[in-house]
Amino acid sequence: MSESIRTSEQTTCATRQRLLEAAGEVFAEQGFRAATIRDICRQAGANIAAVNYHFGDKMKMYAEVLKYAYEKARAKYPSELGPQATPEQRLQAFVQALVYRILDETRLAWHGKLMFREMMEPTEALQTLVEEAIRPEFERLRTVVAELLGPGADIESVLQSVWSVTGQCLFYYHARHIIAVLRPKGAYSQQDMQRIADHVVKFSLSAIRCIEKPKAS
Amino acid sequence: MSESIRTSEQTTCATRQRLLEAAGEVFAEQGFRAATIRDICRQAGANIAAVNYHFGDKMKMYAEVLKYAYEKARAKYPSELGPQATPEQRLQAFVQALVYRILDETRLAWHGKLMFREMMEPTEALQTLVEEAIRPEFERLRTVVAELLGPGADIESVLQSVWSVTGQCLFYYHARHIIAVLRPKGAYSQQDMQRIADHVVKFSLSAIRCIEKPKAS
Amino acid sequence: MSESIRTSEQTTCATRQRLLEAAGEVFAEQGFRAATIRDICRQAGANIAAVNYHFGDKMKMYAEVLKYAYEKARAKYPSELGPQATPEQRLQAFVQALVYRILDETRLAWHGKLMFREMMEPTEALQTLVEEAIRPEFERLRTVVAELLGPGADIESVLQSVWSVTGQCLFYYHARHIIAVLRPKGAYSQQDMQRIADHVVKFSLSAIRCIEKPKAS
Amino acid sequence: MSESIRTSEQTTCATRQRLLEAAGEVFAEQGFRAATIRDICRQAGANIAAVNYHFGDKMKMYAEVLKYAYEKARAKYPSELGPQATPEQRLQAFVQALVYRILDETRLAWHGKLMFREMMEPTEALQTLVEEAIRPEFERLRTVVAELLGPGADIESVLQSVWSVTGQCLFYYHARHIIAVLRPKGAYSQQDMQRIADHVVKFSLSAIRCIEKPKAS
DNA sequence: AATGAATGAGCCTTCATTCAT
DNA sequence: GATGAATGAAGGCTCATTCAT
Repeated sequence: MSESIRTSEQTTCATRQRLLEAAGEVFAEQGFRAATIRDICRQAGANIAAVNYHFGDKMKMYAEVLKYAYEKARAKYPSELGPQATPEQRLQAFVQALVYRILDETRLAWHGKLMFREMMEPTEALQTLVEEAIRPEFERLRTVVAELLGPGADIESVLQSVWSVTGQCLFYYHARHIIAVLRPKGAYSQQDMQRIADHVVKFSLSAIRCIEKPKAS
Repeated sequence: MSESIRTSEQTTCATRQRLLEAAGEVFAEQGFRAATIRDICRQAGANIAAVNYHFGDKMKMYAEVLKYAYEKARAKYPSELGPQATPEQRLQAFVQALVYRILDETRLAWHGKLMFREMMEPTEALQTLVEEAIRPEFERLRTVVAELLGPGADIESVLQSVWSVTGQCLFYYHARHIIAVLRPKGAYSQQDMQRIADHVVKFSLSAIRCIEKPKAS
Repeated sequence: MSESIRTSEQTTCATRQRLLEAAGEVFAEQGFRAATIRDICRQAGANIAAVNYHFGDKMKMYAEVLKYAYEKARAKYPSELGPQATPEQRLQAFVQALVYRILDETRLAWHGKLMFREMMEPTEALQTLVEEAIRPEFERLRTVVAELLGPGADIESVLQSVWSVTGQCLFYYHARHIIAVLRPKGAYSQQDMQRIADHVVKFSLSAIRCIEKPKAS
Repeated sequence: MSESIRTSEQTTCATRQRLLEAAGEVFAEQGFRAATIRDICRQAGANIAAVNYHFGDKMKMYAEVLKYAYEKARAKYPSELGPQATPEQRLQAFVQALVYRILDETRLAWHGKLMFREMMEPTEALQTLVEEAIRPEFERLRTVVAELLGPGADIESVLQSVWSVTGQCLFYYHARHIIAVLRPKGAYSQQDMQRIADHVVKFSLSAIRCIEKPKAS
């Protein structure tokens, strides 16, 4: 009888929300396939059938979670600056947001991880995720890099630099277990994250400026 | 009744060998959990019970496969330049080898894929893998970067640049699905790979030199 | 491709055989959908997973059961006479076999019922059942009726008489519950079945002869 | 909390009525078990809980639907000829009405289908259905056949001929799927139906007359 | 009179594992 | 050295039903 899930009066559909959060954590940790509906429901304090009721099936729930994750991540670490900001400032904002999203190991910060998981082992939901969440950010970064490289840069060069910037950031996520073995240390502090972001920005800006000069001269 | 399970030391046995190869491919493609014993056995032309007979259980087989993969991979890809080569040349060699290994899908045998997988979702086998296979390469790259940065660079700075170089390369593997959606194109040609490697080298060298200067001055 | 699933040609295997029998009874009684694998396995003294092992899935098992039912039914009540028999004798044999298959309420005689169920509420298996089991019998009856009607009968007339003969037989199955209410009586005895078969034969022969005459004259 | 469940006596209520109609169609098409409450409610434009609210549960709703169907069907199809008609004419009328009812798919509303279903897989409601709807027709046909066979015919013979006539008609419904596979053709035209009815009448009359003669002599 | 939310039982299926030969 | 047969645990999903409003 202590199982009673809803004791307080909540007008919004609390269960759905709890499912979304629980599923986010579990999916982020285990991946789509390994995660079980039972586990998610238990963690959300909901009945197994709740998933079917609220989302239809596991896959549709996953898609919703992914969308939700994107919105949450965007809200938590906004990466967009006004158009009057310099390209350097906008690059800094972008990298910083990306690094923070990746390295924040707070239990509530499953958002970034879920998205990177989807990137590594895509499901049918990838297409949507890319078009709605990733492509806009990608285009934004591309614009910034294009401005930094100057008008002489061709499309391919811009793209390669975009990958270089992004790759430096994602590495800290993808190689986290390797890094942990090669250079054991605790969790990333706020300072660590800032230092990493600063390095990536400096490294990238230096490279871009050096690359750009020979072309300009 | 108890012990007739083979260990990797023992005499090669046709079925066991076929299982090892088949398991390698399947594990690399699907991951430990998603891979099924039935699938592996079918592909190896063996009976379902063979896995249990030869390895004990699925997990033990995975461990053997990983060890086997490591031994195989160790034999390939020496890619080391003599110490008389310049740091720039050695960086070029390193990056090129890594990029080629990653992008050449016909050449990235299951050994490579499996090891990347283990990096993302490690089992107990990771520790060994890192120490025996990855650390040597890491130290080599660190030496190169340290030389490039000059004696003034502190350990952390060197490390960060090492990550930056590696991150740029690995990105093309980890983000392959995203890239495929963002910029659809066919397989990488020899030229593509060379261009990518050249870009990473140029980008990194430019960055390192620009970073180094302010420190030197 | 190397399915370990048995096909109907392979060696009998005790559990498989028990499953076939149990499934036959249960499917005949409850229909494909309502029948549960658990029930069938319990009745067969087998594990739930046995269905998957021996047949693949519920539907494939059903198809096998249907095929098995047909063979059994044919063996139990053979309806075929040698070609030297008169058409009248062959009609008698056909009707008698059909009536017996339908009305035999022995617990072991689920064969006929299962097939009639499939006729009423067809699954994907119907097509095969018709082509392999029903059409041959149909053609046989059609030949007999054609001979009885004489060479003057057109195709449609033959067909209609075929339906008339068959309809009279099947009625005792399809309307069994109605009959039981309209004229309550116990199970059909051997004598009852014989009387019914005789009536259908006499009724049909009379009709066919009377129909034929006006055409001949 | 207990009693506000409606019974069929009570005031008509829009939702309830729509549920009744929707349930009729779905039950007729899919059968009791395969039909889902969700499906019915969707088709009726009602909430899922409406079934429980209006009828108590699925089974009780089915009973109500059956009763409703019977009342509807009773109103239709009087098809009785005056007593001054000859037995042949009355047989013709009976067969024709039955065949038309069965084969005209646009006219065999769900009422008919549902009742045929109930005949095949009866619930407790069958008894009533037979007594109130079927027995009168049965008695009418029995009288006709008795008259045709003449006073010498014993009860059992009359009965068997009644079944023979009815069986020929119902066959076109029960075996419709088989027929569709054995002799693929489109829907039955007006002409087809008439031809079938005529055949059944001629076949049956011929049989009855031939059977009767030997007895009379 | 009616409904959105939630539930629990049960179904088919899959899988790694074990047993007897 | 190897295999066919069999098993139990678990997973995703569906459904009729009930609760609170």
